[in-house]
Amino acid sequence: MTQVRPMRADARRNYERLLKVAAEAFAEHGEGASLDDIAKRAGVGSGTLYRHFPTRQALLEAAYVDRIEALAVRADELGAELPPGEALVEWLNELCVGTIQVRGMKALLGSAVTDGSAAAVTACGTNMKEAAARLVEAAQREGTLRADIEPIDVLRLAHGVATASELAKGDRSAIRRYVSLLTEGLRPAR
Amino acid sequence: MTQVRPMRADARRNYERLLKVAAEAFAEHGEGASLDDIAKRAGVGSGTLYRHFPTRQALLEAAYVDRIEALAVRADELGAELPPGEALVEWLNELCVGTIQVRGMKALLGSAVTDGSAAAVTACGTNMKEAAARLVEAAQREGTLRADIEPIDVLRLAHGVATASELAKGDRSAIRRYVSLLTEGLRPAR
DNA sequence: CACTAAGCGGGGACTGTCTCCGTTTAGTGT
DNA sequence: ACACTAAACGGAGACAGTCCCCGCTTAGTG
Repeated sequence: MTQVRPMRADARRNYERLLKVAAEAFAEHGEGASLDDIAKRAGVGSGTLYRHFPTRQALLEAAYVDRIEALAVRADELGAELPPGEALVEWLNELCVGTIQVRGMKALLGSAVTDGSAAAVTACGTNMKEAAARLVEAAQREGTLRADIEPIDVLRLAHGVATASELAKGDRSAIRRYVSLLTEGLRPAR
Repeated sequence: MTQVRPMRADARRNYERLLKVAAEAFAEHGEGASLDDIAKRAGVGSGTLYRHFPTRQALLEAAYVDRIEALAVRADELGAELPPGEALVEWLNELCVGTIQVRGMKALLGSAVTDGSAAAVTACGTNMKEAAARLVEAAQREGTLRADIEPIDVLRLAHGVATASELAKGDRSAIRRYVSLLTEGLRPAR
C-alpha cells in the first residue's frame, strides 16, 4: 500500500486556501479564470498552485468534489425513494440545474465524460458514472427508458442540455423545457 | 445607400487568401487555431488579418458562410418536399451531422444563437434562424411538434446535441442516437 | 537546536491576442 | 510616363496567460 505520510502543515494550509479562492474565482469568472491570479489571491506563488494541481482540470475537480459527490449520493437516494423511471427523471433535473447554477461545473462534467485517450479518469467522476449506471439500468429493467441508451450517454446528454441552456442566458424557462425534452426523448419509442 | 467602392486589388487578394487559410487552420486545429499563425501562413501581417476580421467570430463566420447558407436553403428544400414534421426531423439530422463534421462550425452555430447583449447578429445567422422558424411553425401547425418550443430552441438544442456527440469521440453511433432522442423529445406529449 | 527533505515562490521562457503607426502601393488624373 | 493620395500593409511591441525551474525557506524530527 502506498504509505501516505500526512501533508506538512504549510502545504495543507496552502492547499486549502487555494481551493477556497479557486471556488470563488471560478464562480466569478467562469472556468477560464486566470490560474496565476488565483495563486496571487491565495497569497502563494504560482509554482505552489501548479504543484498541488497540475492542470486546470485537477483544480476544478478538487474545488467541486463535494458537489459531485453529493450528486452521486442523491442518485442513490432518489433510486431508493421513487420508481426507477421517475428517479432518473428527477435526478437528471437536479443534475442539469446544478450544473448550470455553478459556473465551471459544466466544464468538469464535460471532461469527466469524454472517452478521449487522455481523459481524466477522476475518482469522483467515476462515482458519478456508477451512480448514473445504477439509475439507468433500473429504469431499463422497468422498461421506462430506451434500451439503446448507455449510462454515459445520459451524462453526455445532460452536458448537452446544460450547454443549450447556457445559450439561452436571457430565458430562465429554457432549462425546464430542455430538460423535459430530454426526459421525453429518453422514453421508449411509442 | 452606402456607396460600396470596390476593394483594392491587393486587399481583395489578401482577404481571399486569409479565408482559404483560415478554413484549413480551423479544420486542422479547431476553433482555437492561432490567428497570428493564420496571418503568417497567409503571408500577411497580423494587422491585415485583424482589419479584415476584427474578431475570431467574424473570421469563423466568413469562412463558413457558404455552408450556413446551404443549410438554410436545404431547410426550404426539405420543407417543400416532405410533410412538415419529417422535414424538420431530416433537417435537424443534417444540421447536427454537418455541425460536427466541420470543426469550428459548432462554435459558430453556438454564437449565432446566444441572446446575450453583444450577440453577433450576423446576416447569415439570421437566414438560418428564419429558415428554422419556417420549419418549426409548419410542424407546429401540423401538430407534430410540441407547442412550447420556439424556433431558436431548436437551434440551441442542435448545438447541445453536437456538444454531447463531441464528448463521445470514440463512439461513431452516438450522434445518431442523440439526434433521434432529440427528435423524439420534440414530439408533442402523448 | 541542528539537520534535512518537503515545500515555497517568483523570475522568466513561451505562446497567443490585438493595436498602433510608419511605410508601401493601387488606382487615378494629367 | 509620372506624380499624388488615400487605402492598405505589416510587424514591432504592449499585454495577458500558462507553466517550469531551481535557489531559498521552514516544518518536523532526534
